[in-house]
Amino acid sequence: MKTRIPELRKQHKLSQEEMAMAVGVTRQTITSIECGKYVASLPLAYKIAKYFGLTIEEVFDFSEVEEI
Amino acid sequence: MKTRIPELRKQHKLSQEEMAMAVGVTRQTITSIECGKYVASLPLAYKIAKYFGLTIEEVFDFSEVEEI
DNA sequence: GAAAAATGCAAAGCGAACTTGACATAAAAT
DNA sequence: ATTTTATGTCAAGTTCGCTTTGCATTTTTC
Repeated sequence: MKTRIPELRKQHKLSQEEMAMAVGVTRQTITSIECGKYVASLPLAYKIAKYFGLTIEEVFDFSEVEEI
Repeated sequence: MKTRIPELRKQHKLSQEEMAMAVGVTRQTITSIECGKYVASLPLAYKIAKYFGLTIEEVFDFSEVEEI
């Protein structure tokens, strides 16, 4: 799943490690999410969005989630 | 995690099974999420919110997610 | 150009999300 | 009252989110 995380991190001049600590996961988790290796859990998605003062929908790209 | 799913289902007069099929999971998944047995994945949370024309934040209660 | 910081990637392990199938009870309909 | 529909729950299995550790490569800084 695509996300705006790399873009938002760069805007805020944050490394993956700083951000990972801020939201309570390891750096590898952030790397894996940024590289599309897997999709964040709902609570983590919330923490990341909140960290940037955005909504989940503003950070994560759901355009490829099967439409109902 | 608390959700407004039971309330929204009742407003729309939907059974767990109808809703489960609509969002592409089994009835047990909806039951388990409603009963707090586990937390929906991010894509499923999105599908459920979209199904009711709401945002994820409007359907799921993040008040107990550890604040940053 | 060398040192330091940041990122990518791999493997093994644990617990969580979801499935299938099946049973029990509760609520609604006729 | 009996049938049907809706909900809760249990167990076993698969896949996925996340961790830990560790190494390789890229980017930054001095």
